[in-house]
Amino acid sequence: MPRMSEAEKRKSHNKILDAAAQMVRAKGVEGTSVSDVMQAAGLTHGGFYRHFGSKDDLVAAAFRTAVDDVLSEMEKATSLDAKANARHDYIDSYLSQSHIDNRSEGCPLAALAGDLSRDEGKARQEGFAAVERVATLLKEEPDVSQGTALLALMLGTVTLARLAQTKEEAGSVLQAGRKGVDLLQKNWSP
Amino acid sequence: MPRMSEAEKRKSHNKILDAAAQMVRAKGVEGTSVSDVMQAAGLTHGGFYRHFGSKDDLVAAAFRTAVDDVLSEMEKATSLDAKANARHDYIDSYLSQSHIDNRSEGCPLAALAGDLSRDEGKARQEGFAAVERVATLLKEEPDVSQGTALLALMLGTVTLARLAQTKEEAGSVLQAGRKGVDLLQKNWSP
DNA sequence: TGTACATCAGTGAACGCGCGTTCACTGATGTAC
DNA sequence: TGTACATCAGTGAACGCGCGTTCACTGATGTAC
Repeated sequence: MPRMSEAEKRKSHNKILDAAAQMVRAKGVEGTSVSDVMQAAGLTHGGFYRHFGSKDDLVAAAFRTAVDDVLSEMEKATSLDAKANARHDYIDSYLSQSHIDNRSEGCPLAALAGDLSRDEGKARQEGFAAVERVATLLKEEPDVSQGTALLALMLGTVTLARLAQTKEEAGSVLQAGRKGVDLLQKNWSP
Repeated sequence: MPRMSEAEKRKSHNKILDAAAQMVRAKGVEGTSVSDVMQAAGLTHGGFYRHFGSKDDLVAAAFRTAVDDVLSEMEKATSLDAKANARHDYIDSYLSQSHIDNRSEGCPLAALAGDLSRDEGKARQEGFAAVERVATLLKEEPDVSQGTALLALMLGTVTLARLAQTKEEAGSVLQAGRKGVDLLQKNWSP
């Protein structure tokens, strides 16, 4: 059956990346095995090293893929108005019950920042690059620090809400975070 | 040489717990092996199951130990003034460079919330119990939601700062978080 | 355009390794008389 | 208080398992003439 064409290889590559981007957010870095990712991509584990040099490489690439996915909508906006709307929508969906439940499609930083901070290689670099990228999109003021604080509060809120045992508890964590976000937006002095 | 006395057993138990409480914060749940913990406690791995039923049990107990350690200072305060001072000190040390570097003695939620949120058992329960405990200590208003928002912002700030590649980057994340905390304290309306 | 050949994407068995857990064993501790 | 015995904390070898990675192999693809 092998060998596949270059176009087929690119398709496989993207399937692996997409599968990993989801799985790594759902199960964490150590909870995701190369075999599981390859199986989810419809391949067998042996072919993995035709695409990536190591699991670490995959994790870094998958993380970036996840960040791209999550930010693509917000980065489309060009006008000031469109940007403000995109920010608003992003924050709304970030602090939603469905974001708490749906890890595999959610913010990769909320899912993986803890894991990545223990990493020493590429994945951790990708992590901080994502922080700067999101903070820049989130800020209303010229200074990026408001965006950083907003992201920290939002990520912290989702992280705590995901520890809750019931929807009600998660909901009140989300509400507290939402109130904090509104405050940071209204009262930030540059 | 065996068997040890009951008093010796209790000593061993605490050594295991202390070693695990540190290691789990430094290396994460999956990065911490039963053997490593037992070795750090000055024992061999075989004796572990005389103390805990499983690694999961250890993680839950070690997390609680870590929470107790970190909150003991703050929970000593009884008067309103002492409580306000304790809160202030806690926030200061939470948003410090040394908290970023010193994972093994730092906030167990900042170190492990991501890991615990993927857990389904005792450890996750301990996690949310800790959230409520810290939020209650942190709040200035009667309503606990200010405490929750403060904790979310602080935990998020430390998490992001731990992704930074340089002290300078980490420092500006901490500064942004600090500014946000001040805002949440000044402007929270119950 | 057709032919001969090197390349390499994907397969599936195999590797060494570290993990959580179990077990037979030792001998001091705690207990029953 | 002294003696006989059951208990059990701690040891270290062993277990099965899943992991990341390697490898010989296959045969369609891409290339050189």
